[in-house]
Amino acid sequence: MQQCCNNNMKIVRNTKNKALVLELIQNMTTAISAPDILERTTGLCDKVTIYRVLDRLIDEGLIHKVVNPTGQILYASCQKCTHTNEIHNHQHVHFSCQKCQTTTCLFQVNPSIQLPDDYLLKEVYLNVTGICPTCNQS
Amino acid sequence: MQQCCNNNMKIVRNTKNKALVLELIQNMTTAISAPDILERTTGLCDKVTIYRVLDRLIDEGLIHKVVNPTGQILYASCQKCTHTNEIHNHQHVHFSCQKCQTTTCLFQVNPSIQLPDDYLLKEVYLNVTGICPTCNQS
DNA sequence: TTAAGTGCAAAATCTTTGCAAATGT
DNA sequence: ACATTTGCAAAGATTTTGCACTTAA
Repeated sequence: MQQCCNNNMKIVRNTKNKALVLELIQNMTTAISAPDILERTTGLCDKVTIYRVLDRLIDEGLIHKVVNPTGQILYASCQKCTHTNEIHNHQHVHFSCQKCQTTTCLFQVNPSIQLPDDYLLKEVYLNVTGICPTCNQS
Repeated sequence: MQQCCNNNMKIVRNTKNKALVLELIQNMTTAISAPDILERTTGLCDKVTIYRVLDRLIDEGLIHKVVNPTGQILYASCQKCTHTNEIHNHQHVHFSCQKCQTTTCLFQVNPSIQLPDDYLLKEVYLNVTGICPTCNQS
């Protein structure tokens, strides 16, 4: 279980629950919500622990948050996120399929945004809805 | 109180509460959350009514939902949204200021997104964070 | 007149907090 | 050893539902 960053001063510990949640997220092809993680780990791990583990995994740069167009908070693995000198880049496009209701990270799309001069741009969150390739062909 | 669309078969009624909430939203320069609307109308209108009024106002095309990068759901007026033959366009950029914590609609920015061929694109939700002009100059 | 809107109570859903016990290094 | 993590109970925050009463057209 390697990590790319630890923004706190805390010692990083690798526990059973952390491994459980991380493995689940890494094996997903789509982003997953906390309640869904809860459901898939029933009996193995407490609800509260899942929320705390998610926070730690984010802090350690192993996963990232995705907000879908309905405001739901999902979590996705950082396997393909670019890491450049301590800066973790999650600025890729998230695609939400209107048919199968899944949200996935699209790493190949990289839009450029031009704001008016008086705005200072920090981060871009781009979520696109539509029909995913799987649902599109059927 | 004019409307641009009514997707239900229901008769549209103009009530005190609807006018109250709509006026509040239209007088805002930034998007506002349901709990904030609640707070600003204390004693005038029940909590439940606000949620129901918001749904109706969306359905009638007078306001639209904005999801900010933290997943909070906000509401903004549709005054400047483009209406083209029954299609209501909310596809503008939303800007969230990291300093004053407000979210505003930026109608002048219009990015073009190119997805891989096998994706069918429906809607683009673009939220940018940074520092707004007001906070930037002080 | 009567469909639509409202208020209240209650429930549902999701997330956070506090604290004592357990665990990782 | 001791800081970190965990589970439980409880609370907090936001949103939804059911139902009887009220109101707009």
